Amino acid sequence: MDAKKQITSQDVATRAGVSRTTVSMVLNNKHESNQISPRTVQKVLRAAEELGYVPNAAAQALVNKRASVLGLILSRRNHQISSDVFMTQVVDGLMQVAHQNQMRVLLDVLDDPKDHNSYQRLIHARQVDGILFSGPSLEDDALKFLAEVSFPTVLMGALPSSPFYSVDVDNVQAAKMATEHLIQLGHQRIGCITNAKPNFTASADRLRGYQIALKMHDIPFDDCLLRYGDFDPQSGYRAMQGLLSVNPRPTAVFVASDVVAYGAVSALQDAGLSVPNDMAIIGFDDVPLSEFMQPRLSTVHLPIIELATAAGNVLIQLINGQQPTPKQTILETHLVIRESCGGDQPKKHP
Amino acid sequence: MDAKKQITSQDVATRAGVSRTTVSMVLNNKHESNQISPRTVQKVLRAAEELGYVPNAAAQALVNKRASVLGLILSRRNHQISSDVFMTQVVDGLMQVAHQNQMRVLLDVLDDPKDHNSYQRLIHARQVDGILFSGPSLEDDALKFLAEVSFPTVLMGALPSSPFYSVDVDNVQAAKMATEHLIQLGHQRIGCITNAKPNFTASADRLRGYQIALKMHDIPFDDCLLRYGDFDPQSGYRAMQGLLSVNPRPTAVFVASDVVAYGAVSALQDAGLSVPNDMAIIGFDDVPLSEFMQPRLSTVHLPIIELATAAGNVLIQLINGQQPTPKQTILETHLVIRESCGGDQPKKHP
DNA sequence: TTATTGTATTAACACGTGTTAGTAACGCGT
DNA sequence: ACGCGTTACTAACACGTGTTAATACAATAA
Repeated sequence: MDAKKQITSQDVATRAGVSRTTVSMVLNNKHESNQISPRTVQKVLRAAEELGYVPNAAAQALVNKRASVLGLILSRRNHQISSDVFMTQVVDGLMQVAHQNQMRVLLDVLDDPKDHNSYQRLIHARQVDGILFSGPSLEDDALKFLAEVSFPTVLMGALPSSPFYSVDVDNVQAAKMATEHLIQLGHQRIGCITNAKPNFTASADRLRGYQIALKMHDIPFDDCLLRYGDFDPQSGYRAMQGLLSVNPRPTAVFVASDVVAYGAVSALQDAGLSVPNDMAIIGFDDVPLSEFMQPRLSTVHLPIIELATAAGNVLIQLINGQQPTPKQTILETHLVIRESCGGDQPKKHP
Repeated sequence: MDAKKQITSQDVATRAGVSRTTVSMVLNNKHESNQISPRTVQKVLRAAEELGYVPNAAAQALVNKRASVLGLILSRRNHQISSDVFMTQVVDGLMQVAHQNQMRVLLDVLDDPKDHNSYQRLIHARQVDGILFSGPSLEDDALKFLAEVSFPTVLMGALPSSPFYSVDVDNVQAAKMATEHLIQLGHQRIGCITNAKPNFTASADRLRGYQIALKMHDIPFDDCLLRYGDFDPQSGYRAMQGLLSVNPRPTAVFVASDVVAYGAVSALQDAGLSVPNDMAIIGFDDVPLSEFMQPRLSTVHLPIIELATAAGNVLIQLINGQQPTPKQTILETHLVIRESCGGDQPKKHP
């Protein structure tokens, strides 16, 4: 079970005919300040190579006070982690940064946002050098603890007036942009289905962007045309059913989440209505599969991978004791116009 | 940056007025064989609680020769990790097992299947106690190395005649089941789009299941009706375009991957054809979002979460030195009948 | 009083690595 | 012969934990 015997730096030393100290010097590139002959350096490197020596991670972590591991913490809601459409991209982006910096990524999932115990242990046990939080919600208690210990931490998705470094998009501006696209297509009666309950910051911001767009074009905000989604397609399905019952019904709906929009579109088609002919739909997030929805979903592109790499880089800087200048990093979004809003039809597929 | 000073077991000892040895005994529940009074036990536990003591992971790993970390290795193909539809469920399942066993999960992504260096380091550095491989392809070289060191390893998705523990479904049987469903609906000219190139085991197996079903119902296998997908919707789009050009065209297609099926359906709708009226489509995998495709995709349900928990449990056993009885674990699949094949229409949404 | 048992102690080693201080051998120039 | 720089050594400590052996002190039993 236990593989072979562990190969230690001592083994390398004896094979190369030098001391363990010399091996350590060579392998950590400290042989510039100290004096070690090129011949010895080669001897050591060859011996290490031949033995397939890899330094023991635990021993290194212990003495260096650094685990070389980034913690990626995903806060799930209601055991829905399986349908998390962002995880893959977040992992992709963070992994790139980690690899560049010779770090590993340790993944944890928060079943209960109130349960700090899990990552509190992670930190106190020195198992990770820094933490990247990703997820829609963070409890205040968790923040308090992290702020106290001033542990390198970066948030994906900003929290209003929090002391943390964060990386996010401008949700207000992006939602305004999406809504304006509908207005420019001639729609005057425009509904809104949010991505989540209003207590989520991103949800509130997107709703505000929608309202601002209406006001700027002198369209009164109608409370009847607002429904709250809850992350999953089911909630979008129900929300759209609700919107279909108001009279007169909207001619277009801004759905602040692609996944919720999937459900909304389902409801429309079950009701015998066509998208975009009977109703225009614009989404938000640009989930990878949205391009292959029927109809292809027009949406706001969220640069998740770039957010993750940006967050990762900030985290690395924090771990290295630097203090990146801006505490908040805001990345750009842009519209992706496909079919679900009608108007100028885009090109077909490859 | 470095948070507060690290709290050691010595701190707990002095606070409780006992020795470090006693603290270690109490905290590791070794105080049953040895004799420690209940009063002292309480003193130690309280002191640890008050100080918020958490043992240093590196130190424990070093002395216990056990990192308490599971390695989850995803082999990506062509930088497509972002559209990996299984990752979330695998993470979900494995995380459950990890939590139950007080273990962490370290994630790594293999850019290049030929690059063993990454997880070879992981193993030799003793950074993980076992490895769970998930992904469509594994190179032979990687296998050889792992077999040599006999490191606790479990594969999700079997490899023919490999010496490893693995967890998988019966792809042949499942594909046969899907194809038979089309046959039972009266189709006689049934195409097939595979999930991947034929050198992938799962791809070959699913194709074989399709062929067996045909033969069992005396339908000749027609080479023209076979196309190879390549994991993504784009490949399904092109494959379906190809199938539409054969004459007479098939009335139904078995697409051995939901994601590829998304593209195939797109191609049909772009060609002005309706699913299932003009062509029936059955998929494979039952990706979470397939339920909200238009039309809702009938497919073969793959119990990914269960596969992951099963694999995790086998891995835990291996790490603990046990040798689970069957080397291969096969889980059941079942058909999920929705709309894309026509026939008896299923119920609508909640 | 003397032996026994229960309780907790100190001292020590091990795990594998990084790092520092003190030292010894060597070749070279004076 | 002496000093000096180069090169590499040994010895030692530190990191924080688990574990074992030897020991000390009390209370109890013979």
